[in-house]
Amino acid sequence: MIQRLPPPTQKSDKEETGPTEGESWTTRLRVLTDAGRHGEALALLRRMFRHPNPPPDASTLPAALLAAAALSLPSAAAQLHSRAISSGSLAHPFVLTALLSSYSRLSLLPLSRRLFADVSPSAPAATLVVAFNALISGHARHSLPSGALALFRGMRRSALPFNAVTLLALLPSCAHSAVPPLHACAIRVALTGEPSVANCLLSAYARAGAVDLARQMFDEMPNPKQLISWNAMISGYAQNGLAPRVLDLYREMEQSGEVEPDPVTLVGVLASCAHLGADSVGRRIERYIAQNPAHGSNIYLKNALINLHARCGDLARAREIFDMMQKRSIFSWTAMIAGYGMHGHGVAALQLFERMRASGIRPDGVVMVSVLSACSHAGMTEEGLEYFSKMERLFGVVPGPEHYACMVDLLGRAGRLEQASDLIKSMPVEPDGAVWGALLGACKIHKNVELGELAFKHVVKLEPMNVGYYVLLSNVYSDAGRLDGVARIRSMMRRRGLRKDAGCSYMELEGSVHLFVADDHSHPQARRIYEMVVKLEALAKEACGVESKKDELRNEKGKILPVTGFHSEKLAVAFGLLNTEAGTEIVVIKNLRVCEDCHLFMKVVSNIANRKFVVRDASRFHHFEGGVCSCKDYW
DNA sequence: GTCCGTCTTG
Repeated sequence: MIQRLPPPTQKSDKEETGPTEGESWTTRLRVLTDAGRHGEALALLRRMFRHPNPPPDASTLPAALLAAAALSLPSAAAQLHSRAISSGSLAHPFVLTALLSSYSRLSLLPLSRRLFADVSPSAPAATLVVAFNALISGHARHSLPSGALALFRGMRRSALPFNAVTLLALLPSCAHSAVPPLHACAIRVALTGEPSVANCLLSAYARAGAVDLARQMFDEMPNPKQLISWNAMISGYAQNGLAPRVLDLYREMEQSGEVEPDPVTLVGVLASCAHLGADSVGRRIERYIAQNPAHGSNIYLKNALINLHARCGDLARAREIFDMMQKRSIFSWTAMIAGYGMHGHGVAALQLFERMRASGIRPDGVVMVSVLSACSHAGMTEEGLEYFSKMERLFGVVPGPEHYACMVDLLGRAGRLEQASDLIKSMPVEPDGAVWGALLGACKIHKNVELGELAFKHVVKLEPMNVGYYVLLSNVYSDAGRLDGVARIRSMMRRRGLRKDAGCSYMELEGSVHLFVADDHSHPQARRIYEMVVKLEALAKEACGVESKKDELRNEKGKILPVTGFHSEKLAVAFGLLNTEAGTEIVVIKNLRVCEDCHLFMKVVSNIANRKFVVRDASRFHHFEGGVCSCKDYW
């Protein structure tokens, strides 16, 4: 039934009118709570209690309790509780479960438990099931997943039939290992056909990292699939860092023509575009959003777009979106600050951070990571140290391992290796792989074998399968001419079945992506590209007399190893020069960090060819122009 | 009329 309601107002108690002719108090109350007008609902309730004619009965209490919980008013809930006792309606299933649920929403879980304990085991099964569901959800809400599961087991011991509501309450917060058994339960009682349950299972598998099982559930869903199912699968891939699969699935969704993407879809896809540096897909989505007025003001989308442009090299566009926002969340500020940091604009990052604080937003741990890493990339060591010391004192953010990793990086880059390792020793929390990894990285820059070995010893214990650290130490050794060390790392990697990640770079040209892998000839223009690299290298050598490094590196059998191969970024830059007009900026995205040799190459070539190269590597952006890089060789 | 949720950004 559709009720005609006056628009929401901030009416005072006295102004709140009673029900109109032919409308009961209870109906009016429910209309108000359904519309989310909980304040008015409670005002009405107060009038009901003052003029109890007809007296409020059991049918009034559930809606009233809902309103009390929504307004975070424990006292109101307690009053309603005593009303229920005095009127003898506590045993009424709807009153009981509404009360259970209200207490748990009000963070008064012990009261819910006590109520639950008083429920008679001989109550009708339907009542018991709903009471169990309410208490299970209360535990799940308070991140007590094992308590929720224990209740579920109790439910089954009592031979009570669980239902979709039970599973929907359990799945979102349950432990990874609990997902398959709950799935089995769902199958046994034929609940997997229920779309909400299937979507929930899909998300639970994805959260547990079992994306292939999630995908299997997705594929088994009947067509046309719900938008929510597409979104769950897309976000599942995105949360697991599987950006290419996100883009594949998004394309499939578009081609199916079943559903239109909504902001939830687009946010997941944009995050993956940002991750990959897939500028053209991202920009296409941006145009799509611009055409949909309903999406235009969505703050999630705006934040995702800021992140996209910052990570694809267009800081100006990111800033434009940021400046035009009417409302900004901490996500907006963080994306923008991190953007400046990645591009080496430390001063701009800090200015923005101060503006954020002035606007009344309290810094959190994530924005502090962006601030510290911005200082690190810009070589603003003293500023970084100052913000780190202010973190806890002024902002109430307790430094975690991720902040220590930033500081070790900051000090390490600046050559203050001893101070960096002292900082690690002083850590009140256990250092993680990133902390030791940052020290190892600093040892690579400053060629410190001894400390590098120490850092490596710790980091392999914590992340034995992370290839990057083996490569780093191997490079430390080879820079120091310690070929025994290089050989040792290589055999260690071989024993553990680890292979060096292939370096790959890509650039977009007229909307299509061109991928380059080191020493790979599969690109249609490979011949021309390799010739171009050789030509450019010769020119570069001529221009600054630089020789490619380390010709003398040999393997265990004494055979000379070709060290300076055709790295992917050189191929990408050569391709860019061959296929774009003079003056066009060439943007390259790379998976690993740029090596010194390629960095030098690109500096020199930017001068020779009079071109601007923008290269995003695994740690930051490099803007090459006129023979210099924006990182000031500090990366 | 009570229990529940699946999808969102740094």
